Amino acid sequence: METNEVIKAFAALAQDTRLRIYRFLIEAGPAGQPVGEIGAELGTSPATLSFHLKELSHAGLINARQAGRFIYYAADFAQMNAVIAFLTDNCCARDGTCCVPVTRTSKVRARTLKAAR
Amino acid sequence: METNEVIKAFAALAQDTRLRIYRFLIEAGPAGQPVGEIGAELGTSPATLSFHLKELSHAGLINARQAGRFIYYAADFAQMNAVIAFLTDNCCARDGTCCVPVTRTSKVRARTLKAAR
DNA sequence: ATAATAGTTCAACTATTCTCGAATCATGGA
DNA sequence: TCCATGATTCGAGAATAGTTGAACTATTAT
Repeated sequence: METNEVIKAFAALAQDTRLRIYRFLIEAGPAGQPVGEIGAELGTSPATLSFHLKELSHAGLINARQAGRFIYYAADFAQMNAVIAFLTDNCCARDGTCCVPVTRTSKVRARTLKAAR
Repeated sequence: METNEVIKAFAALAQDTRLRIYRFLIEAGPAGQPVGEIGAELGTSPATLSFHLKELSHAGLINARQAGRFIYYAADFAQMNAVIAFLTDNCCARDGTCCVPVTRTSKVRARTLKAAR
């Protein structure tokens, strides 16, 4: 992943309204939510909402899908994980110390096991 | 973790110079690096460097430790993982789909195994 | 004490970001 | 076709962020 892409992603998430949109869509899952629903949840004006959706979209963090009059936005989970990987890559490369804590690890494991069932 | 704290963290990472500082410190491990070394690595002016270190520090992503004339900055790995957890928490809560991909999972596993040896 | 080295703070300027009302585009129903 | 609804674009204003030179503080060496 390119540095520029990562910066765009972080910039997109470094804003209250957008972070709330993103978390809402993370919760919503791959099916996503239409713009109207997101606006109802956050209480922002349509113009502002559209602006932020474009930002998130441009950062690759969410994707749009048209369905009739509605446009559904959904989180791009692959992109989220790519951003996380960019941070943790080369972690402690010099002294070989591991910096992923137990809590995170066990969480991922629990999810993996659950998904495998 | 508070939303405001997360926003500060993302804002801190959404900037080329700071992202480079942070990745350099992630690589450097818990021992950290003195300001001069960071400056030599990045080629930024002292004032600019100081400004960005303060930002990262204020976001809780790095910590300072004085040693004689030198000030060593080191990444705060707990904070990094808290930020990541904030993103992935409640992931797909509505439909139960797992969104952590195989690549990330296996990476964490490999590290855990390595650390356990 | 004096000088040198390591970092920080300050002030000023430029550039970017956020927000909102009004206008516009696009889709579906009467 | 005409209208209502869902969403985006545009323009302008206020606020915030990034960079730099110069001055400043703190620690060590001579």
